[in-house]
Amino acid sequence: MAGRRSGAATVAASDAASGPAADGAAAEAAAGGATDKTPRTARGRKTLRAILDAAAAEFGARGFHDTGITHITQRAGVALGTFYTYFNSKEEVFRALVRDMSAQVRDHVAPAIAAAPDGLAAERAGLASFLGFVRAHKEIYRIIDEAEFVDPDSYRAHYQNTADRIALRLGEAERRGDLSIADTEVVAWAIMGMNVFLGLRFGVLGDDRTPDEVAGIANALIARGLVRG
Amino acid sequence: MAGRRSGAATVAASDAASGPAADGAAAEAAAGGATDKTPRTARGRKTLRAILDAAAAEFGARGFHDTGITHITQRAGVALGTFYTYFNSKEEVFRALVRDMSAQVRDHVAPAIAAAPDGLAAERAGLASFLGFVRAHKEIYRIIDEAEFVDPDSYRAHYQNTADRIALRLGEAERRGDLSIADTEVVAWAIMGMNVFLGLRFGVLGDDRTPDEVAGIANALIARGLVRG
Amino acid sequence: MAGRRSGAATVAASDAASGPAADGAAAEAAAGGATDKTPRTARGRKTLRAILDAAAAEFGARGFHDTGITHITQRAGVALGTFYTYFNSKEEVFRALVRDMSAQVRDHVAPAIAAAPDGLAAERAGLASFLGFVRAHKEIYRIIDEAEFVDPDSYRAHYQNTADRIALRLGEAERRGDLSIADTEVVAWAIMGMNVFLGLRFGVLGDDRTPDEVAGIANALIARGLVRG
Amino acid sequence: MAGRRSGAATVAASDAASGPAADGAAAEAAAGGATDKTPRTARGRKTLRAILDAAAAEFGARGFHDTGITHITQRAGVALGTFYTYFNSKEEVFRALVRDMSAQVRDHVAPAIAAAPDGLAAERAGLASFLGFVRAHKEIYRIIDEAEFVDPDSYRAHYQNTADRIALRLGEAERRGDLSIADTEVVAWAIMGMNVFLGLRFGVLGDDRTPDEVAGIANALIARGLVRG
DNA sequence: CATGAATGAGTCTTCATTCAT
DNA sequence: TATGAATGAAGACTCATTCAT
Repeated sequence: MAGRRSGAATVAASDAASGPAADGAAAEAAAGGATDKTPRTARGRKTLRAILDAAAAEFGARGFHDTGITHITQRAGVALGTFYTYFNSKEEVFRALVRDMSAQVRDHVAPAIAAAPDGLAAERAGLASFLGFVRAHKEIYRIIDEAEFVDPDSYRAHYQNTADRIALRLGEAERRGDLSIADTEVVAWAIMGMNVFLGLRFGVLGDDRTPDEVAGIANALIARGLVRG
Repeated sequence: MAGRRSGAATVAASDAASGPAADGAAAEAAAGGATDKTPRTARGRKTLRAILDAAAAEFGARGFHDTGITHITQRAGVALGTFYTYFNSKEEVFRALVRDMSAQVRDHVAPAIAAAPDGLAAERAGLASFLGFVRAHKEIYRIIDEAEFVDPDSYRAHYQNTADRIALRLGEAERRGDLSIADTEVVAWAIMGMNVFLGLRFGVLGDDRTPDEVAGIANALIARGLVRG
Repeated sequence: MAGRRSGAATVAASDAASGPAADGAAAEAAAGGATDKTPRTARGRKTLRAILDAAAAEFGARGFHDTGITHITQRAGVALGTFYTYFNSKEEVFRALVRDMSAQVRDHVAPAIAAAPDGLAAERAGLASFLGFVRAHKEIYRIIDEAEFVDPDSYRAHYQNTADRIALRLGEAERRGDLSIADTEVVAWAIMGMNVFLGLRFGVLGDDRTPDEVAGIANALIARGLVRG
Repeated sequence: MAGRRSGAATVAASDAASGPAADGAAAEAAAGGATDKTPRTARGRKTLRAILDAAAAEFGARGFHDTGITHITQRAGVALGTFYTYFNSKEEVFRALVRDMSAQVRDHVAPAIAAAPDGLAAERAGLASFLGFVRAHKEIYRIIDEAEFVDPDSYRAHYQNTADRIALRLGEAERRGDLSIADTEVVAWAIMGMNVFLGLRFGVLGDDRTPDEVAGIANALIARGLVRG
């Protein structure tokens, strides 16, 4: 699932603590290099999860640079050194987190999109679902945004992947005859930007509109535009 | 014009070195408190400008956290201590810079918008102008984005102001009968998000479309939407 | 015993390494807040003691402002950063030291005073003991004196406490009928001043009189005064 | 009068601004080396005085190390660089000040002592006068005390001179048959210590006794001692 | 004489990372 | 695995002093 970097305990591996498909992933990880930091015991998996949750909370609240390893370990209730049992560096947890959040967003939004009757409804459902998610996980916004400065690769990958998925959907909708799109990539980035900033404004900064309201208005915009008549 | 913080050498003051309208602002600033760091001599104004330019270049290239004061002063060709003759901290130059860039973007785009025949054309011209500006000043993008983590107030102010200006234009266009807008604020943020991400994708990350192409496609989107017919 | 400031490794804790009565205090300190810098291992306690001893020597020799953290850590044989494992700042060691020295002086002098047959003999024994102590620990003088500028609270507390103890003794002696005192507080400060300056002159600056000689002369002064007859 | 160090503007020279005997001193100073910083114009003398007064106030209030040259020049209302027109270093003003204050104390107390009928009365009058002076010039206390760490020579000279003067008076009183003194130097330091600490307690820290009360009690102590009968 | 911009050595402090127990 | 003491490179900031105008 989530990509891995050599020797680092991965979020996928941590999912192993709660998910059924985890055994496979864990085994896979275990088959990795000598520097593998995947936990082998139940106790280890629990600790790893605690560290990851703490890291998400701290990075979300104070940002990458103002978060110290001690902040994370103290919140997780483990000793400082324990951190390095699971991660090789501060950047590494951050990377793991960005991938995890990126996947979480996608997985949360996907079902809503899949259930939509047509291309337009899909975008609307996707945005509404996204807004709801952002409100519930404000720290995600921050972490992904900060990736631009901490781990540019993850940052670009996240937005490139998101845009690609939108473009894919638009392409299908066009082929089905639902929509007419001049340039799928340009339009995909435009829609994504719209969604992201609406998430910022109506998910993170304020909540003076319901997700459905916002999604409805935005959807009308991309459906028929602003020109009267 | 640009807001000031007590005791800090301001960009407004530095503008005085090149702009005619600045004299007023500079005088105003000079009338400030005793701990004022506004330069009182021509030599001082020149040095301040050198430091600001160097800071913009360095922050743009390496980011806030990876830029040291020495990077800035070395590039500016002054001694380390000279930095503190004009700014009280690293954060302070950054803040000054964000405000400066925010104003630069606005001032660069404004004429193009003003010259447009109608509301829709205004948005198109604005986006095209913005894309051109971003390509020429890629560091601005990074600096404003990083403000989210270094100086959240400036960051929010920048985007709020930008959205407000768009909303204002949309409102006028609607009153004139050009456009029909369901919710000016939501639409303004949507359009801004579109623009920002198109700037990121086709201004900073790649240049596989001309500003006019991108602006045309985006403009068609907000004009008529994607629905065929 | 020695007062504590939140989160700082205390001298009381370090006393735990050498004194039997200290265990209680150490346990108490250990029960403190989470940011507590009290060492939890034997190795830690040893290091803390090394730093304190080094700090006393360096501050005594070069003074607070001319002593760098590196001077202390180098003398203590630990790395620079180790200092901050036990103290939050240079001021903090200094404070700890002043309290420690204040207590040391008191504890050194107390037995001599307790063993004296009457009030007058007590002051004499106390002064003689003090002079001996000062000669053996000249740095204490300097550290306590410099506290006036580095940590005024400790400085005043030290002299106020000392004067209070003298006043207490004088009060008892008067009640017993040994002495007749016009104003206990004034007299206590007068005697303390006498002792301190005799310590400066015949303990720190020169040793051209024995402690007993000096104490004898001073005691005669406060016993019968200078008026002949 | 006040001693001079090569090339430094002296307090004696500054006195020249207001005293009649000054011309002589100024001429003397002018006859000094090439690095002489004695002001030659009336304007210069005024500036020098402003700097000295500001320095006394600042050193007294914040202490030597926490006082910057800018604090002094700002309070004096002159530019930073002007300081170095009159002094070669921060230490130098401080030294000049210590000598000045030392002389001021002496000169203030001397008349009261001279007017006393006998040795004992002289000490009493001297202490009362000293206490009054300390109350009016609390900063003096601090400056002289801090000299121990900034300029040990001045510090020792001040107290040695003071003790010497006391010893001289005691010697005379003894020769006249007023008093009987076992060891003039020891007693002189004892009395000085008393006076200094009474000045600290009842001049600087609190004023819950009048100078005369304190002087009376202290005088009774050194006159007849504490032994009843 | 006065001014204030420029200088840069010096210091404290932080914190990611290592490692012995 | 877990712990927490130890490490030291790195970096922001201060401030006495110099000097050209």
